[in-house]
Amino acid sequence: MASGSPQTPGRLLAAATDLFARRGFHATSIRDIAERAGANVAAGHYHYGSKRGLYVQVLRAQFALVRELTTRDGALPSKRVLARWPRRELIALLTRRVAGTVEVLLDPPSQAHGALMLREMCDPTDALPIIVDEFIRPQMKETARIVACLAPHASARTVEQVVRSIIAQVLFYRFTMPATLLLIGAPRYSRRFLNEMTAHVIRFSIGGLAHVGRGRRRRDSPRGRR
Amino acid sequence: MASGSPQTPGRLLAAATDLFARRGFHATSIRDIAERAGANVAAGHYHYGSKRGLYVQVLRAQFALVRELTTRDGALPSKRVLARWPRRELIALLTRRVAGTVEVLLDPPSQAHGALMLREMCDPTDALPIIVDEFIRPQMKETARIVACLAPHASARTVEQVVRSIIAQVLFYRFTMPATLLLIGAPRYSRRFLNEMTAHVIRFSIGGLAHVGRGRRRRDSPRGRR
DNA sequence: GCATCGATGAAACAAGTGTTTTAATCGAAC
DNA sequence: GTTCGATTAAAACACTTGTTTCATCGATGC
Repeated sequence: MASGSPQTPGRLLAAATDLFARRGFHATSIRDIAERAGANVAAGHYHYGSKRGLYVQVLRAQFALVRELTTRDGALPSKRVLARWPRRELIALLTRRVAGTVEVLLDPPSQAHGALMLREMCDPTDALPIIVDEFIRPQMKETARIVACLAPHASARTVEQVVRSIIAQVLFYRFTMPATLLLIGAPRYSRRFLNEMTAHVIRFSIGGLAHVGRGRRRRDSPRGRR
Repeated sequence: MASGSPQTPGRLLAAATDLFARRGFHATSIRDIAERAGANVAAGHYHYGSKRGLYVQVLRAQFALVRELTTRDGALPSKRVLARWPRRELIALLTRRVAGTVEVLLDPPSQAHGALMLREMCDPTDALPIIVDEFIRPQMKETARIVACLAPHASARTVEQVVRSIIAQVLFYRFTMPATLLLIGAPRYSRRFLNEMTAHVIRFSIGGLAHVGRGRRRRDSPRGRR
């Protein structure tokens, strides 16, 4: 290895992750990345081929990291096993999943992942199909497994919609973060805000799930005026 | 007026709206805009001062248009009046609002608005505070008025959270559109998909609302195993 | 000790960027 | 018909972009 510091590729990746997440692909120049990594512009091309190649690696690394984080407490039991769990345990499991997602998406240390995800929705790249297949789809399938056990009479389509409704509520706070922070007048989400938010999402979703999973009728069931 | 066509500024704005929405601010050059508008690069600077100025005007025009669309069936009644409405009517009102938002955000003709909103969340500009104050905040306050009447015993904070949960579900389909379309294996949201989605969001939210608005207890109320 | 090869630094390259300048052109008012 | 102000077109400007080139450095193998 030449002069410089020991791991140029790693420092480049870290710098690129941060800058791509914060400013986006187009607004980030490889000179910015190189400067922040304490490396030369040519180093980027040497190790990653091109700016786009570097971006793809950043995306891959970031999603792999998150996947690892969210599956740290072991694999999800099979549907057969899960179906025997008491309702309380299923809700606790769902709560842990939601809390984990909140942590990954909204806790400052891992801000990059949410930002990159948002950017990929804004300007999809070749990496999106891979991310969907390897990360989003299994994640949703697992959540669906829990939801299906919580509402055994619901159709597969209904379960899918419920899963989307649950995930939507968490993603909302990440995707609308700039606007929501302005609305609540805070510089960032406080730990307390996130905790209360998580609790609300679970409560709201359990209620919604009970309502849509009840039957197939279209009209909302009258339940007595409040 | 010189040669060219009659309304250069309008054509520039239309071209810019389309391109900014589709490619984003950085990825769109004023030469692209000029070419698409059949105008010269200098015309943009003459009428809008700068690229950023043009972008701000695009944003303003787009949000004004949507604001006009969503308030077309008159102003929302006051909370006092709304409080006397039967539950069924309140739900119908909420449904119309959600359906209107779905139409604005996800119907092809008005795709630009959702895209620009998403981009503003990715890379907030000086226009965001204005958009939040003049568009998002009133929109949420109005929805909160309906929700508050549907759950009269809920605290203001709970109402806010419910409003966010409802809006979140609609925004989800817009913000995650590239990924969700890949997941469901469709090139675009079909009319039927959107209708079923809207119905689900309402049902799910009514259930969630009933659950969170019931009391202040933290635990979810046991309702008998299903 | 010398050649080799992976890795790096500095500079140059061609292309594209937003912006400005300058001149030409138009319609309408006098 | 001329003049004037508003609008457009073409070119140039200064700058940044991603990428490439080439010389150099450092360790490793013989």
